Amino acid sequence: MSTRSRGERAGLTREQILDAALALADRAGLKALTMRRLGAELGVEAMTLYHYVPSKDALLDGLVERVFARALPLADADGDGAPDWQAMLRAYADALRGTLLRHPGVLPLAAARPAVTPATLDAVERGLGALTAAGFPLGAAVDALNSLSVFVVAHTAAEAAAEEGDATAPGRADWLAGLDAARYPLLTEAARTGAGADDAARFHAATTALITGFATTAGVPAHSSQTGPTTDD
Amino acid sequence: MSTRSRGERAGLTREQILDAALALADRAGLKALTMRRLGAELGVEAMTLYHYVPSKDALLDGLVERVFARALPLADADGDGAPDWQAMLRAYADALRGTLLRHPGVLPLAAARPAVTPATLDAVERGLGALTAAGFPLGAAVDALNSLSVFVVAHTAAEAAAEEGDATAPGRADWLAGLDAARYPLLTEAARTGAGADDAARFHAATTALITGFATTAGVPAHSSQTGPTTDD
DNA sequence: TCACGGATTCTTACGCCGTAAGTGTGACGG
DNA sequence: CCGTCACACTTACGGCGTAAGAATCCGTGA
Repeated sequence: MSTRSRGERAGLTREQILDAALALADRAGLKALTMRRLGAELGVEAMTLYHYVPSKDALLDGLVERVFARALPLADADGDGAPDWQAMLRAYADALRGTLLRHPGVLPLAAARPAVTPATLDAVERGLGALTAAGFPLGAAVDALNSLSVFVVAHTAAEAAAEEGDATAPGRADWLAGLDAARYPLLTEAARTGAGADDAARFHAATTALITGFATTAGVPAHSSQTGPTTDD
Repeated sequence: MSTRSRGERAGLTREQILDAALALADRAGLKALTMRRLGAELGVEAMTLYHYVPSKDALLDGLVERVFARALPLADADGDGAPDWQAMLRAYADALRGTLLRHPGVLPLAAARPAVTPATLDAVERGLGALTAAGFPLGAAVDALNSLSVFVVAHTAAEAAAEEGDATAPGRADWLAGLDAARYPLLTEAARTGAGADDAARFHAATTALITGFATTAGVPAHSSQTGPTTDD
């Protein structure tokens, strides 16, 4: 909104633009994130943004990468060795969910756009190291990491999507509780008794099931008993 | 494209419109699904569609409901009693994945729009019945069904999204295999050795892990040994 | 000192979108 | 036979992403 004469610099950065886009999407929703409006927020015309971003799609990709980049460093802040692969996966899942919830605007994007950046590659490499050290075959480790990531994003997105609107909207608890109890006895009972269920607890239970399932199907003990690193590297 | 004079009926139906929209989205992608183009495919102006659909968002919701409606009836075609809750969940997961893969156009929508229709409610009620009969607490059964649905959609969406474009695009196998092997030893090895990995096998492994995890965390035996229905109902 | 060239920004414009509002036309019940 | 109503069309508005080009500022070498 600052008054600048033509040609005067606004001092923009790709980082600033992504920050503003993230804030706008979180505040007003994805549909409100338009190039014109984003430019207006930065005191600049829409076309100016194209000097920092090749297209709007690229900008959206940048948003997803940004959110993942904020989530990943936390995932392995617990230690250096491979103390407990399950705890590592759990920490990763919790960190990713927390970051996604803080940026509900990009949640629909994250579900459809895989983010590939050096930061995510580093994190995947570390995760593979921990899982293979615990006895996972490499292929199973890749599948486990991929499945967990996908699951966390999707579960969190569903959680956030259910949050908007009042509880009487179709599909929400109060609406389900008002269904025909003769036709849907279990559904209505669940909606009534579980109305106050904690989203975090649901998420925890679901990720625990998935992580536990990894251990069982890969034939790996629940805890890696060897505390030290393996002999090579 | 048929020549009709003004006011002459085209004989449209909401069903026809949804069918055409689904076909168009699958053929040309979601971005190509516009009201004008959809109308053109049906030999009608765009505004005419608004006599059958209140808005484009409602049309998209209809597409998701349609896809889920096609997937669900298959889920319980195996029997009447509750022979094996794990087999039931597996059949549901496989049926849903198959239907979603047949309609890649709506996959991004399914990830963001929960479909609530009588058909889905019936399916959920049946699923809850099977799980509680197998020993699941009601709350755990709800979480399990919800988690599985969300996971199947997300995993399939990721699978389909990775399919488009050549294998050398960022994030794809060939691209990963070309990374710095010194920095990403496990990642590059996985990309090279697992290049021919089967998507269906990955999906099967992941859903098996999740379903197995449900059994473990809910304290339910892997197979419900009682073949007959319970005494009530 | 000053011209110059690249970086940055603005202006204009095009074709597309979803859809509000109003107009015409055919089919059908009285 | 005629109203009436469902169906289809026309027109129009505001907004979108972005291509093309003009204007301005600033660092640099002559």
